[in-house]
Amino acid sequence: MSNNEKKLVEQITSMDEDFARWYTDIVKKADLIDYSSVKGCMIIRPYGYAIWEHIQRLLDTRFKETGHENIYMPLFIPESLLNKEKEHVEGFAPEVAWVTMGGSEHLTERLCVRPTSEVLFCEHYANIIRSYRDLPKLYNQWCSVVRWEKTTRPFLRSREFLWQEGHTMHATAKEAKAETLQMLDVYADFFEQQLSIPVLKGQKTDKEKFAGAVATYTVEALMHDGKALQGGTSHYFGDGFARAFDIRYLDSDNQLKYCHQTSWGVSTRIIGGIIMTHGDDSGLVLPPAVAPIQVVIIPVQQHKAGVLEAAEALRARLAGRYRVSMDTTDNSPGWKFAEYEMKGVPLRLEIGPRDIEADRCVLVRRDNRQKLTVPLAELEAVVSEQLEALRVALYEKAKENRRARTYTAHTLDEVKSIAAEKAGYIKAMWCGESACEETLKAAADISSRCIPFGESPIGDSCVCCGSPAKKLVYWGKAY
RNA sequence: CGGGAUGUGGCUCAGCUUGGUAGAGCGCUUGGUUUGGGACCAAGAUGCCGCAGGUUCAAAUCCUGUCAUCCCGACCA
Repeated sequence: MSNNEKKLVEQITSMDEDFARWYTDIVKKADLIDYSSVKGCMIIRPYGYAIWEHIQRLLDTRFKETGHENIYMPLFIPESLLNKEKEHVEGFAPEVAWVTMGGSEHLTERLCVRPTSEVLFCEHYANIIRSYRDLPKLYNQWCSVVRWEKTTRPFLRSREFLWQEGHTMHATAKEAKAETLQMLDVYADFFEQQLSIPVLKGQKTDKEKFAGAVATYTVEALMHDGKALQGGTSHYFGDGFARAFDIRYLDSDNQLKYCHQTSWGVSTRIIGGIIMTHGDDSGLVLPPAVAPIQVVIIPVQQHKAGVLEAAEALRARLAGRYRVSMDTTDNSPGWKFAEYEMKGVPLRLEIGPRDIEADRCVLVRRDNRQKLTVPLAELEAVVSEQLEALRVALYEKAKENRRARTYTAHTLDEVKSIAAEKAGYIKAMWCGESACEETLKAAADISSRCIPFGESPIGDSCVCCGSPAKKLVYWGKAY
């Protein structure tokens, strides 16, 4: 096989040629996942799981800082419990998995494998909340949930997925609403500052909101190919579940009152979001905050005297502050460069005889492949500065992609022609009626993604029916 | 759930039309030479041909079913 042929075999599909294939190539070739023998249930391999562990650690810290405690709820929900809140069960029933047997015995009541844990939390909260002194209850759970999806894709839509679900109970609606928005801000800040993914913060329409919620808020991200990804959601429930589950507390005025509730979650799907926001034709590009390896050191001509020692000295200097890895295998330097680029390692340090001679090393950034010659005396400072520069550059690049892919429409025809030709967000005014959402869906195959906070209207009549418009909506195709 | 494609050593695939002892390249192992963008030489190891039935003297190959993966729709986080 010639060199050219070999390259064709080993390279991943070009992202602009076939984004879907590029994505599946990456999740496999960067060793993030493997498939299992059950449809939609993937093996998250160590490198992929390490990314999730960093996401967990960073978010969990933020949850603790805002007063939340972790808890663990059971995997199973009895059918009668799931059925207690009507809208909720109607939303989830089509995709729940059921346990009907225990050993060889048929169960008298079948058990649902949790698709989400609202009802479990409600049952528990009803038992432990008595007085206003018991409130608020601020619980979070890290677990996996099961939704029996028909179409599956690694990270983006799997039948079992890992997530966190926060469930909180409050004395007043005002307090619960504030919690809902606080957690939305936590997500938005995490996405923007640590994952370098710009998000739109806003509200979902009734059609798109969570089953059983009064209001659903979202952080929405736009992927490289112009499709939207719901990154995280935060729901305000009012007292709907509290009424269904009889969760009441005796207030300081000696009146029995219903609690007000929230829930909020992000899942392993955001790993898919990281891949599709930052990745390129050489593979994954990871934001430093969640990269399992932040700096990889590649010794060049490592058999020559002093090279490994010099590389080890670099590693030792950085090891306390960064997640550093050194590759001393016999693979060629070129192979190693390509390998760590596939894995998205933010910074690569090369050191060989020429560098040692001159008291320097070479630093290469994953995002732009820029090579910098770094005097050894400045190592820590340059690494720190370049990691930060990369974090910011990833954010700016993603933001520019979103800017370039955000279109404005004032008529239904404009919506149709934009949707037919471009992939991205379409900003258009909306009257608030579901019928118009349905019309846009049928006419342009787009759905409402988000009613953004703090953006000015771009017109005063609904793009669809022409009635007075209440909301500016971002529309688009979504994962 | 509909439409299309695909399951053959770790990976990418050939072989199937026309049934007759399972192949290639890469990777892997061992030894040596190499090393600044996917190195080279030599010698080796690795397969119930997705799974279950059926047809046949004989099945990777033909038939039926089933499971899984990919792509495109409908549905959903």
